[in-house]
Amino acid sequence: MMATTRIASNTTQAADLLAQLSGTAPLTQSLPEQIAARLSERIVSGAYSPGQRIMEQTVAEEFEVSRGPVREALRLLEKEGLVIINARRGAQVTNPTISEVNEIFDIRAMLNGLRDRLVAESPQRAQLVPLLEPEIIKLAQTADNPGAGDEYIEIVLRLNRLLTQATGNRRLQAILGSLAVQTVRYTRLGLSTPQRRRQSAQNWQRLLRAIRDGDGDTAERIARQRVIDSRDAAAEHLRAQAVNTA
Amino acid sequence: MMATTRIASNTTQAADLLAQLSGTAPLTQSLPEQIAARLSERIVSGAYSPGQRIMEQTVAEEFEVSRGPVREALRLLEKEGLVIINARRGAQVTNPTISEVNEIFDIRAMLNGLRDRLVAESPQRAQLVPLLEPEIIKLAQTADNPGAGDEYIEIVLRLNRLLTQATGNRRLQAILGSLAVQTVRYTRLGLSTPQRRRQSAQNWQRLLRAIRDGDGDTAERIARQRVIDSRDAAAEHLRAQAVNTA
DNA sequence: GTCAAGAAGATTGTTGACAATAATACAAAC
DNA sequence: GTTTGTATTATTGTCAACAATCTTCTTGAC
Repeated sequence: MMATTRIASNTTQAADLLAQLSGTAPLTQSLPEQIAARLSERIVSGAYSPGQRIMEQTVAEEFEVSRGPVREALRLLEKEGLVIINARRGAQVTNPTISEVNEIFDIRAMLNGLRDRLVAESPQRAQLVPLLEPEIIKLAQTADNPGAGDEYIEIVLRLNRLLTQATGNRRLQAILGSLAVQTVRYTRLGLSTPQRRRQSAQNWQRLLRAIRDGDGDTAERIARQRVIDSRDAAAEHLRAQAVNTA
Repeated sequence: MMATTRIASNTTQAADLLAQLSGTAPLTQSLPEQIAARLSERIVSGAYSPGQRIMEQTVAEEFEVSRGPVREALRLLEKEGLVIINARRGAQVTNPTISEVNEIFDIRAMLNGLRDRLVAESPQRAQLVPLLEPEIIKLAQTADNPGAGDEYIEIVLRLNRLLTQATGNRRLQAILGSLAVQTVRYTRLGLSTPQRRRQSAQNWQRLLRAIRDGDGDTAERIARQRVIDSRDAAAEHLRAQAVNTA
């Protein structure tokens, strides 16, 4: 199914979701980082299913490297919350319960609140508005299009990246990036219906106004609500799925 | 100065600040974790100064292990934010600017807010109050004692650990633990005067009331204020220090 | 048929050596 | 005296082999 994939030399083409979401795209990636990016892609896309074990030797052979860099890559993925590593039992893809997913969304809600407050209260917010506005308009246009789920998600990710970078708070960037990676598949679920997308687009429009007005309180409130809406929508879909498969 | 320190076999005695703050004390620590704990201690205590390089070979020789576990230990410390690792340039102790410290405090403020709201709104909060109350009373008694700074800090750390564990939110535990490690030295600065300790103790008393009443909004507000107070006090001390040394 | 004990196999943890790269010291030119 | 280029050294990155541990399969007893 998967082509044998030599990583070593030039790998600029590998779509690096992890770095993309984190907002930090270094010019040259180390070997462990490249391996982590490839594995991350497979986990987020579902090619590796939740609970599945990832064996060092297997990965090492596939990428034609030794186990050392693979080990480090797995630790990076653990940091991102994509795998858990048990002593002497190796790594396996995380399989969070609904309640754990909710917990992650709770943290995202708070930190998105902080982020959007910081942006709204920043002196440079005026420069950011022209960047956000066209995207948010596009968002509203895309919301009603039934098949445009992926495009909608793309725009949302771009908006989040813009806002996160605008704070200049590196640590916040890192944490939010990590949490985004862990929840992206659920966010996708939550935005699958036009109705939910319209609700989401409206939230973004209100956020834009709050930022333009420099209203930090409102920006924080909307940001929190936005994530909580997303959380509830995802939870509903997960419940529906569970009923279907049962 | 430092005695040669074999880690290998039995090392339960090593005071493990990192695990202590994280609230997670595993029964058996892996070799990299033990090394990380020892190094963490030195960084937090100031034995390793900010900006100082930590070389793998040196550490490996001191602990009589190979470089592999040391490498992993350094990655763990990077995750905790205690060192930064540059490609092919190794690890050095982080040397955050005042503004970066402030950023970390901002994140802590938000997540402490979430934590204390969750506790206040939890059905099991009644069981927690009897655990918190005696500590908070002790806090008020210790506040005025001019020389009891360390004891005061100890109680605050214990209280934070109790609250963090009470949420049951593992991810929140991990993030807050990591942030606590990074800010503990500044928290210590901020609580060095009896006046500030009285202010702090009063905040804790109000938080206890909010938790007992199940008032999540108030609990969140107080928690945020508490961290922000701490942040401002630390910043003031850092400014004063900078003036003195200049 | 079920469970327990033990052996065989698979997998992670650790080590020491080698390769690649960055930091440093020194020398020569301006 | 300063700067630039070069050679040396120091340090990290990677590898393959070995040790320790866990999993699984088989065998035997009840």
